[in-house]
Amino acid sequence: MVRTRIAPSPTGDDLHIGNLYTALINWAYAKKNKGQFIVRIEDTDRERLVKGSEEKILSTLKDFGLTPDESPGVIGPYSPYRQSERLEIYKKYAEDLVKKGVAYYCYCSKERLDKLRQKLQAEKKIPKYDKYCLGHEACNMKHETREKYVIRLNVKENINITFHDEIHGDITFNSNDIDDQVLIKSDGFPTYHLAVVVDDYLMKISHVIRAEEWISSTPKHILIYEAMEWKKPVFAHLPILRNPDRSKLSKRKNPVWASWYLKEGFIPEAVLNYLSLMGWSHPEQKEIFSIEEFLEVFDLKDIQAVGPVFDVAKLKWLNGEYIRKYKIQNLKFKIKDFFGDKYSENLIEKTIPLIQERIKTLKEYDEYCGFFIERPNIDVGANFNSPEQFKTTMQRINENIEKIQDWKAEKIGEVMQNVAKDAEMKNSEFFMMLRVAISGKKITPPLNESMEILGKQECLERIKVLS
RNA sequence: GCCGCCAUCGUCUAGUGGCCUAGGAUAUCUGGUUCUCAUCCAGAAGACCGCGAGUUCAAAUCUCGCUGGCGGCACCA
Repeated sequence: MVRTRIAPSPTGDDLHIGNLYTALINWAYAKKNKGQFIVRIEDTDRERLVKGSEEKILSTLKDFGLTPDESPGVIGPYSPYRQSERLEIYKKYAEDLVKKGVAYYCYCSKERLDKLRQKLQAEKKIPKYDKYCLGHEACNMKHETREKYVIRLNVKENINITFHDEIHGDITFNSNDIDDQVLIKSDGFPTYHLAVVVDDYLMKISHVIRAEEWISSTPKHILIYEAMEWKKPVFAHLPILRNPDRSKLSKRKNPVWASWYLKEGFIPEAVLNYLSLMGWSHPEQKEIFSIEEFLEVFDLKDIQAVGPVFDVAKLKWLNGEYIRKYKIQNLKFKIKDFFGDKYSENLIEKTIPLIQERIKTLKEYDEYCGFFIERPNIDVGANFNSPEQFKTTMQRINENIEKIQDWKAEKIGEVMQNVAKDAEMKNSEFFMMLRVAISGKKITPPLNESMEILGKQECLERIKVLS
């Protein structure tokens, strides 16, 4: 049985786009293999905890359609799915480790640790704990009377730890480079390293698919698995999404919160489609495909280990492709949902044929169609060289619009063409004046159709004030 | 500094020893369609396959070294 998971920590405003990527792959791998996808909240860092973060992460995940089979708030066979509610479990396993001699109590103060680290760094040695409390009788004898202590992993010297990674192949570390990692902090909370192993084991996670930044802590986890005599999961470390300068994708250089993309009018399916193209490509080189198709052809082993740059320009193109593909009714509801009550369903439906191939994000609908519901303020002088010519043109237009009985785009176009001809103006010049008069903008949907939708009366009023 | 991962057009990638004088997509530029902007169509430019050795009749593809980029090195995850 395939069981995958993401384990976000609620220390940010929202789900990070990199986590969304990890979630997508985990979700896809589980679904592809008829398994389960689990969300576990790793809230063991009490200091960095952000209020509301967990709810936001869960709701964003839902917005993208990556619904977990088990998660906080959903009763599952391995609840609770929030680590802060599982403290007793970790403690018990940590103490087991101590009994087995794989871990030990440590009473060292922060000051001593800091000093030690500084000293080792000055000597250009690896900054790691010196096992002062291991076998130090003064420490061990008094354990029951001590209040503050941590439990550390006892890493043996100079052994090679090798594990297989589905994406990277075999990776080997030497234990000399691994610190005696803290397992239980002095506040009684476990560290990530202990909690992740215990929970993945208890929750029967079969595949640990996470970001590449975890590679160097994997040997620590391997050590715990081996000490516990637990079966290890399959590991796969996904490439890290990059900023254009190739550093790890960060909020200083890129929008990283997944919901930001939604707010900007990107469509969840398009974002997921784009994300699936990070480090992976469709066997037939397709760029656009449904999530169902992705599930069919996707395989973990085909993911490349190279860190790809997250390119918003290409995402935008893909999003535009999705928008163009929609049936009018579907797109109507997307736009309606996006803007709430701002635009009527009726107006949206009428304008979609005009803008469907022009907008690349839902948000851009506003730029094209705002003038339908709001009269423009026009600075004639700023837009045209000759305000006099503009004014006389408006007068001509006004007279001719009055005469139109059959208010249809085709008819409007016909009449306006004639006006342009009579005024001896170039079409481009004439229509630009009309365009600005009607919309206040130089870039708009097709004019005749827009005028039809706007209605004769409204058009007349907009022209009149300028003539 | 130490450890690890990675290395093909600006970007995402195809390529697993001969089909490669390296293919696609995007971005860019040019032209066509057009009342604007898009769409669409046609075309251009863009990668000495990071560098250097080696293996081989043959290497983008295998091996080694170098360089570079990235990640990790906390009582954070």
